[in-house]
Amino acid sequence: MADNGKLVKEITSMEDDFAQWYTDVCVKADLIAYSHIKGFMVIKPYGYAIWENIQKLLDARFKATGVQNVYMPLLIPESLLAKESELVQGFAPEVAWVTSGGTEPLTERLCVRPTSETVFSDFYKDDVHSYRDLPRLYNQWCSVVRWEKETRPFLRSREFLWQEGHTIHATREEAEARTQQMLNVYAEFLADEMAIPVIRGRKTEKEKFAGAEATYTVEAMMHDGRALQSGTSHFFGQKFAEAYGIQFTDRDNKLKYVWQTSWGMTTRVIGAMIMVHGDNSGLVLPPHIAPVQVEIIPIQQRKEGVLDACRRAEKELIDAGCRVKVDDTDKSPGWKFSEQEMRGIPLRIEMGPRDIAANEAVIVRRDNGQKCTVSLDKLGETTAALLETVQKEMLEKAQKHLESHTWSVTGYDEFKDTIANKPGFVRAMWCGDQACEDKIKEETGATSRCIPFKQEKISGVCACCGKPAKYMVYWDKAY
RNA sequence: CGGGGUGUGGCUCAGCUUGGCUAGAGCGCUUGAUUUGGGAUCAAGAGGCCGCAGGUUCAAAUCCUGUCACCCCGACCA
Repeated sequence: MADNGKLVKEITSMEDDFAQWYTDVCVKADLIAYSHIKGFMVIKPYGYAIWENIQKLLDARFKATGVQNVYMPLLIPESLLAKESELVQGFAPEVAWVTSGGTEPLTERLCVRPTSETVFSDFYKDDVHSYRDLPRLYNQWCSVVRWEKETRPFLRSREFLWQEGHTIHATREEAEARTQQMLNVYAEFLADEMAIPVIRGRKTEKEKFAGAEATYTVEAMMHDGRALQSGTSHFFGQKFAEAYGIQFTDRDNKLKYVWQTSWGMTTRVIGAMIMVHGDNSGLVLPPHIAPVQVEIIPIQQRKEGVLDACRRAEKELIDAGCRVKVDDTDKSPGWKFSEQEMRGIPLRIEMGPRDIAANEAVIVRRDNGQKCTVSLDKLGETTAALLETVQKEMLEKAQKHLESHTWSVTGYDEFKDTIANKPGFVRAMWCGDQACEDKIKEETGATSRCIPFKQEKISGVCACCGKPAKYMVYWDKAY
């Protein structure tokens, strides 16, 4: 119990080695297993159940805005990919290729999709003829492959699961509005369901997506102060429409190019969730996402009536709308406590002969360790209410962490000192010149995370070069 | 692609410097008993061509050469 209140020896302390802590949690919480191919991981049932909850909640939010799901091909002919040069150049170093089918070499090699702008565009060009066909609001849930050099579970894998929305519109205004709308869907989803607060803003030219006219992002702050891009939304203007010939006849009987967007969120948010909420005992899951929200642990379970009481409690919790599990394995209670904590299950209910005799149960919160005793007569309603309290307070705690680790600086020395010594976001004015971004990255390791929508004038001049400033920008080292 | 590290039962590792009995430990696993309010105890078991391929040798986990893979830190990226 000494080591920083850490209960599980197998998990490295955050303070000792944050990267190792992260990997330990991924494995010990039973989310993933490493496969035999670098960067390709096995997502185990518990990890996949988390992804399924993310999918379910996010998909419902998409559909509420009129989005429909489709499925596009996995492989893209090289000639099709090559039609939009910026995208090709952006992705060329990390594309995987299929060069033979069975024993025969292919006449044209096929790329395993790193993203699907090209196939959607190719499809849309024949699918859309009139303004009456617009907008098209399509999304797909799939996996993509990017041959990354360095890989880490969830944060950067060579294959990852995601959704990619691709929409086309008759007007610039409508497409721009959709880009913003989906960014807001992400921000609200992250806050309401995953208890992760984010900064919304626009990426600089240097950091924006290859081929996009504008890229918007939601940036989250991990426990160690580093930034993680947690969702992204792109406005393409008419670039792809022109490259792929996506035209329609408008009301005025003129042939026009469509306006296009794309937006995505990936399994990386699971990594964000681990690094925002986790602690030295393991994972801490927000109740809305947790596959199991409440675990009932019987004490002296072989004593008459103990398991029966647990089953009755289980049924009551199910009726109250909770996702609940009774751990009736032969392990000792101490083992079960640790296991429940490692796996981040939001609430634990302990029920032993003593409690049952008193018509009570002990409830322990995973997020802050608080214990309370509750009457079995009110178990369902109390637990359901407590889950919502936990959900809310986890967001508040993360929000406080973000705010208390955000620093505003004006001069370059102060900038460098803050990045080096104070983990977190650095807010500083910027002249808009990429030379300053390059210099900052070179000398501090920090990148521009975004130009936030909520602007604030910290000073009149660029924190790097001293020339007149255009924007306030968030900077940080990123994952 | 640069720097660092590691490959030995499912996991963590010891053994390698100085080659030599049947390759070890802890954890986990199986069976049984006793246990159960913070990772229980005892007993009996199962499980290994020492990453792979060559070479040296009477003899290789150990020495040599090559090769493959993975992990961590950078540059690239969601």
